[in-house]
Parts: sequence; structure tokens; C-alpha cells
Amino acid sequence: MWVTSKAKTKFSVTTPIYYVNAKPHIGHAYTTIIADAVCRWHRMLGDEVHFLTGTDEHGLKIQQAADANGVSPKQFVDSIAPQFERAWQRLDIKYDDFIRTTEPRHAVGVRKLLQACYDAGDIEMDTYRGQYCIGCEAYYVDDELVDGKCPIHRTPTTYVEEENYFFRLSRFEDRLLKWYAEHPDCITPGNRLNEVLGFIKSGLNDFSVSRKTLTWGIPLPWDPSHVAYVWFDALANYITAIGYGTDDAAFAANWPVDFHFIGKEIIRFHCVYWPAMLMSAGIEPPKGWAVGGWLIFGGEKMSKSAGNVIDPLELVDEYGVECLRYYVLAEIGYGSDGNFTYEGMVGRYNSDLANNLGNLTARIATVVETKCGGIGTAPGPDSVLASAAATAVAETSRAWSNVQSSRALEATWGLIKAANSYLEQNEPWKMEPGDAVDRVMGDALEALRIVTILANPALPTTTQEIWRRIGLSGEISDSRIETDTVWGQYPAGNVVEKGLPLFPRRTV
RNA sequence: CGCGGGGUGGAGCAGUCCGGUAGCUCGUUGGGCUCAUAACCCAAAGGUCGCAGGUUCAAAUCCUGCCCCCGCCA
Repeated sequence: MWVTSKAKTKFSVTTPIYYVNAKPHIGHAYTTIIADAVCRWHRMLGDEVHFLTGTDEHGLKIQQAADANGVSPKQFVDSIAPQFERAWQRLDIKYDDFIRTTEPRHAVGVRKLLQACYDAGDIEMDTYRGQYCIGCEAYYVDDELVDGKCPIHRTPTTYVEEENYFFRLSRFEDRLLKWYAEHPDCITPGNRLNEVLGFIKSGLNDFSVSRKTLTWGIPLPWDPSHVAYVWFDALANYITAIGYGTDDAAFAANWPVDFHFIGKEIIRFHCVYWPAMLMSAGIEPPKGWAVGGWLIFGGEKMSKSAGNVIDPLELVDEYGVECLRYYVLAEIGYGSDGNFTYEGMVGRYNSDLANNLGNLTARIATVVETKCGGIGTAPGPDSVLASAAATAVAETSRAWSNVQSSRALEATWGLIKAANSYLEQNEPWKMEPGDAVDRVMGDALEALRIVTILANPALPTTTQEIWRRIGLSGEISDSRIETDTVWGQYPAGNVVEKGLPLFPRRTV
């Protein structure tokens, strides 16, 4: 079922780096939670995991926001960036590195990347003439304007004639198509590949990589009068964080990443611009991208302008971190848009966490207490639950490896349901203490042990608590899927503790 | 004819690539249990798989046309 090898498999993922012009919102949280859960799963596979996230801190909007607040850009970003780190701590995000684009290591790597592309002849000076929207930080051709105004902000644009450096993306069409033809499975879910190929085939335009009017950024190595514009600054974080430009050995050891986790709105930049930039610099493209959908709220994408932004930390305060983690992981098929509703979240919580996982834990503990003297008993070797467990392990594994969190949790919950059903059929609470009841409860405890391992990536804290209550020691996250989910390992003789309800039922 | 995604029982989804008795969760109804967080278990009702054609022994699944929704700016 698993490929076993002596050497540790490396597994590395990234999230987008988040722009620090506002505090973390639930969209950021969603992407970061699923990346975290996938990483936790891979750690339990025994992989050597590297999970990178961070913040994007340059650009005009930051400079403007700093000005508006009467502070320097650096002071401004220093006040916002820590909010992201704190948010991820509260959401139990276990990242290995957090990069800020204002760090020296980043600037070094960005300049190296720019220089490499420049030396390759793929960055050239050109003159841009056209309409510019300050809000978008983007140029528009006349066709794109609506009534002469920015199609997004509906504000007047400014005519600009500016010398910029351009990346010759147009030269990479064939190379990109060839690369994608050789890597047909690199985008998850697979149907997103069509979108990327369609975009490439429609013809690629060169894009501007510098700004002369901006000072809050990284100066170009060959022309310090320009600073790097967003793509060569932000996207580069994925390599500068792991040593590009500062630690060649570390970079060689950790690149390419397995997955860039991204939202569907930035697929073009990540799947077209980014691999072309890397190719130009002589760097291998990433192994894959995991493209997520959006959390929709009341039928609309959450956005600041729509005024429907949900603060993930407020949800954590109100409902608990595991309620939020479980909800987004279980409810949304990765790649699709998901509708966020409070009713849906509380419904998931009550049915899956309170009624199933929490209640199963409670009823097992009670029966062990009354029928087994509060001491855990050993499972039988041929329980019907053993095959249910094997199925759950196999299906959960397959789903996590495909970044299908909702399917993974559904498969794991299948074992919980099997355990509940098993208890009904055997009615250990009606039995006299003895071998028969010991066997039934041993089976139930063993099923619960395996469930906690499988559910750990989604529910790191509660699964650890269940682990402890059923008398197991150590960190559950140190378990290994391959060996520790094999049926029959729950040891007899440990004290089983009932404790308070793990997930008290809630109303909206 | 710009590109792409989607339309499956009351709700949310899987299945569509590689055609073969329509599956899951929630909800509803009936029964059981009373160990458990009024939780749990069993069973039932409920779908002409957007519409219309076509291919086939057989189509949610392949082909053609049409309708509707959504995205292609972080």
C-alpha cells in the first residue's frame, strides 16, 4: 500500500505570502489550514516536511497605507506582519518557516533571480505608454477601460509613459507548453490544467517587472533607479526562503516544492509567470500546484469591498479552533468553492464532532469504567472493526495524498460510524464483566486509537486529548501511518479517563 | 462564436476521464437502544442525474445543439 524506502522522503509546500495591507481573513486561513493539515499528514507518513508561509510587504499600497498612518513603510509592515504569525499560532498552523519580503535574505535572492533573468536576456527595457490605475497598480489598454475608467475601481485612470523593464514572457509559450505536456499531473485538481493551457495558448504578453516611481521595494541590481514590481518580488519568496542566493546547498536540497497551495484567482501568475521566470533563470519549475476555490459567503466572494469579511480569529474565539479547522477541511471539496455558513459550521460540529467523535469517546470511556474497572482492554485480532479500520486507513491515505481533505475525513469518520454500530450490535453495557466485554471494549478502544491517528492532521489538539484519555502516552503526531494504524496495537492495562465532553453541543 | 468551471432526491456534495442496477453527509418519517454530549443503531420515503436530440444491447457518464449560474483583478 505504501512505498517504503530507507531515505526520508522530502515533502515541501508553500502557501501564498499574504499582503499585509489588512489583517488575516478567513480566505487566508482556509488556504493555510489545508496546507497545514496536508503537512501534518505527511509528517505522519514519516516524510521530512518543509512548510513555508509568509507575508508580502512591498508595493504602493503599503507605502500609501504607511503614509496615511504617519509611519514609515517598515514600521507599518512591522506592525501588521506579526498579526499573521499570531493568527497562525492560534489556528494551530505548524509551519517550518515564515518569510517576510522585507527580510535581507529575500532581497538577496530576488536580486539574484532578477540578475539571472537579465543575464539570460529575458528582461529588457521598454517604454510603457498607457492608462494606469493606482488602485490596481496595473496598466490597462483602452479596450479594457469602462467609460474611460478603471474596470475594477471605476475610478479615472492616469495616462502614463514610463520606462520599465519587461520580462519577455512571450518567448516562453513553447517551453511552457512542452513542460506541461511532460508534467500532466502537476496541477491539483487536474481540471485546472485546461485553464492554464488555454491561457498559454491564447498568447502570452510580456509583463513589467519594475517601477521607477516606487521606492518601497527591492532595487534592481543593474539599475537601482527601479525597484522590483510584485511578481519578481512576491513569487520569489518560494526560493529565497529556502536559500536561493544565500545558501545554495539548502536550496538544492529543498527545491522544487511538491505543492504551491494557491487560490484559483492567482493561478495565472503561479502556473504561467512563475515557471517561466524560473526557466529563464535556469531553475526547475515546482513539482505541483494545489489550487483551491473560494469561501463564498452569502453567494459572494468574501472581500473587503463587499463588507462580508469574516475574521477567523473571531470564529476561533466563539467556536474553537478545531471547529473551524474541521469545518473548512470537511465541508469543501478541495478546488471547489465552498459556501461558508454559520449553520453549516455548527451543523458539522454537532453531527461529526459532538455526536460522533466526542460521543463515541464518552460512551467508550463510560463502559470501560463500569464494565472493565476503568482499565483499557486489548482488542481481538479478527474483529469486524479490523477490516473497517483497514478500509478507513487506505481511503484516508489515498485522499490526503490527493489533497482531498473532505474525502479523507469522510473515510476516517466511516470508522467512527463502524465503531458506533459495533457497540450497538454487541451491547457491552448489558454484559457482565469478563472476557466478552473486555474483548468488545478492546476493539472499540483500538478503533478509537486508529481514528485519533487518522484525524490528527485536522484536529491536532483534541486527538491528542483523546489519546491521553484512553491511556496512551507520548505525542500522537509522532505516530506513523504505515506501522501504527495496523490493527491490534492498543495495549491492555492503561487507565481510561472519561473527562468532560470534548465537543459540547452548540446552537448557532 | 474569447477562455474556463458548474447545473445529480428538501440542503450540501461524490460519481462523469476508463459507459453497465444513482452513492455520501445533513434533514424528514417509522422502529430500536437507554452505555453515551436528547447523543447512538436499524429501516423507509424522496431523484425521468439542466433541456432536446444522437451513438450504443446499455449514458449522469460519449457526441451535437440549446438554456441557466459562476469565475477569468490581489
